Amino acid sequence: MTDRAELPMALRAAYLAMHRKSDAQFANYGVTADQFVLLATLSRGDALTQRELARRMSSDPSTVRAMLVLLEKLGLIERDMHPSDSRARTVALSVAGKRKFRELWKAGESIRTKMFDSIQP
Amino acid sequence: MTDRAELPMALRAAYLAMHRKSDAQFANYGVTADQFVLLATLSRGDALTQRELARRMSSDPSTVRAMLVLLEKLGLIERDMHPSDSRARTVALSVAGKRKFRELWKAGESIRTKMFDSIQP
DNA sequence: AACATTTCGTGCGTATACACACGTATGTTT
DNA sequence: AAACATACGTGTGTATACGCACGAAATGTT
Repeated sequence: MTDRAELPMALRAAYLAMHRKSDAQFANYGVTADQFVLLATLSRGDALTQRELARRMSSDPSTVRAMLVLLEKLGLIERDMHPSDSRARTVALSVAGKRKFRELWKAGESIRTKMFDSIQP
Repeated sequence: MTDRAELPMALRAAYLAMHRKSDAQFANYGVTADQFVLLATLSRGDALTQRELARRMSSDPSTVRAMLVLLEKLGLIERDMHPSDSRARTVALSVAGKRKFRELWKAGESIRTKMFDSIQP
């Protein structure tokens, strides 16, 4: 039986290692690991509000906003007015963003496979 | 069978949730979750070099340095010259740091217990 | 011993993570 | 309808996370 104190440290070690590996891999394509997460989240549901996007990413609205500003400059996402709520803005992948995401998805395949296989019996 | 793509997102969600909870808890004691990790690592091995400390924390030497500067201001750690390697510096908990860590350890007990129990059969 | 390689800490730039406060807009209660 | 609470995005400040480059020192090679 492992000590209870090891679980938090193991979770931390696992996440940081995955993040570093992913960041290095995606850097070859001009985006960060977290930007990949954002793009991946958008690719599954169109026209999300920033808040809903943040929620699905397990992230924070402030953080997501900063990321959206960068991704908008890169032309990968688009922000429009919400049809019924004038406080909110909707976010969606641009055409270039969809194309980029398909590329990124392939680039991340090896990492996902290795992670997944490493916990298979 | 869950999709391979869910594992990375689950790891991310788990880590960020833990980090947020820990940060909120430790904020009551004037430190961050990551500072707690650093102090905990120091409490298990004295006189570590900054690099070795970073390695054991699954962190980065640059990051650890910034944290050490802050923790030194708080009087929780001390940095001295390495006895044989004049490039390196050794880091250790101060007396106040040891006392603070005992307090923090208790404060984190509930989070560790909940996490641990949540994965028990 | 002279030189090359590696290692340690530092400094810098960029990207997250998140709390908090603010203004504006929605919704809710009276 | 008016007052109130709540929700959305924004802006700010602080703390990581990490790559990269630098000078200084240790180690390895010839």
